[in-house]
Amino acid sequence: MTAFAPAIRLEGVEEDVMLSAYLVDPNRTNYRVPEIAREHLGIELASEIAGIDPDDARALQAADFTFQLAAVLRSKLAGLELEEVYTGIELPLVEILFEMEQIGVRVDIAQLHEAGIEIDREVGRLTGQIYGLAGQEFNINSTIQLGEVFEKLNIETGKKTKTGRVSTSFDVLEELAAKYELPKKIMEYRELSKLKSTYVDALPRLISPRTGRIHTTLNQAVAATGRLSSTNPNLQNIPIRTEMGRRIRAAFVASPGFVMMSADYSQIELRIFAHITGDPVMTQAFQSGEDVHASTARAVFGAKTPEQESEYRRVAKIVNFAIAYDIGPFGLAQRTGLSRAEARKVIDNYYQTYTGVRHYMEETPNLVRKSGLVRTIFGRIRPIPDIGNRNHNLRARAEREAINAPIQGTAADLVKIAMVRVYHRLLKEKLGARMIMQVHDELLLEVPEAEVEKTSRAVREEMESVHELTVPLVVDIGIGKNWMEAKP
DNA sequence: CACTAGTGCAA
DNA sequence: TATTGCACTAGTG
Repeated sequence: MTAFAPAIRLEGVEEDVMLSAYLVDPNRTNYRVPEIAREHLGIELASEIAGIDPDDARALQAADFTFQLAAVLRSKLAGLELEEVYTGIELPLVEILFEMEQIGVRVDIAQLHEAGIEIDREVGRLTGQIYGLAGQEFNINSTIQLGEVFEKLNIETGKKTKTGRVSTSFDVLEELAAKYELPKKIMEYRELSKLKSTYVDALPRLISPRTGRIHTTLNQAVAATGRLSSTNPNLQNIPIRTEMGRRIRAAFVASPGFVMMSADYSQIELRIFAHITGDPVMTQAFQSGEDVHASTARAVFGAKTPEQESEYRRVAKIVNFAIAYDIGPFGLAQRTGLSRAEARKVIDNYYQTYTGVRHYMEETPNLVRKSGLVRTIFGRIRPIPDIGNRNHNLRARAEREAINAPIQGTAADLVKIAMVRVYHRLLKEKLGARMIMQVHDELLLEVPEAEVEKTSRAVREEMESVHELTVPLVVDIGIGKNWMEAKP
């Protein structure tokens, strides 16, 4: 037995310990053995303490502590009634995530390169225009230098960052763009340079020489709500909103003989919101297959004709989000262009229509004060330690977290369970499709061209029947030769 | 090289 | 004065 053998054996067990620690306290940020040992055993790895030779102690000690931790955490999981989440959701998912990472995603470098050349040309043109408007050359990427240029030209809103410097954020630039040319050009510059540095330049460097594909890391114990996260690269924030962004997404392509299939849950968080709050009006809207944003437009803005419905639908959609995040009249006004007084009336109207929602919003903080935590419908917990904080801002934030975590977390649970079910269904039906990404409410698969119909049916069935709620779950499926085309 | 600040991409 | 993430560049020490 060599010295590093315990460290190797540790890998599998460490996964269990890490996941247990995550479920017991999803708010923590570090799931390495030393930190977990300190937290749950009250002891430290000798190798983490200065003066002890780590080569000597680390592996054996880490293994020892890990086994001690397994017992401690098992009983903590039981005490918190988290065994079901652990064995029913997280553990079955481990091997599936591992396989997704191994398979990777195919990216067409040539398409990215082409987009990069166009971006360079446009950014060069914008740079010249910006220097001209500024009357000087400077580093456009520097918020400090850009702020100085704005001050010199008396282009300002007075808004400052938290450290007291001139803010050059999107909101500020947008406001200034109504009066000045320079901020408009900065916005165009930022959009393109962001896409270039974060995606067009970065993604090709991450293609594995061995597989020719991109292999992200899917983190199972990071997000406080139970969501997955993705790093190196983050494949959960691939652009889609702008024209150039869509071209980047289109560079994620299916392997030869395969097509991309994207299956996403329609309005999953709002449906869960209806289920959790038990609101009869929202529930009824979903049950009858209505467009819920449109029905909010009718209820809150009194939209009567189809024309009025579509006129107010955009704002109604923001209102639905605004309530679920509890952003208040100020936040709603800022995001809709309504006045604060109007926004307050809209929120009042909303609560008069959706009385079940109002009840949930009022009662959640009270319930949290009793237990110190909230749960998803599957029992996953999120501790809310700041619910009794004397600092108003921290307490208000804690209340929003308490309201939102069961919604976001239940969606995360449902998608995780769906992944396990889809995976086994594909095996059972001997389908050649492979799951390659998850983006919170969406599963991305590569599907053999000849099996699209069968796979589509299987995926939809598993996802829509993943768990019975008071409202139906609806899945939209799209097919294409790349990720952009596949978005339904 | 490690760290923070500011910004912006996604659901 | 919106939830959850990750990552880029600038700038500091």
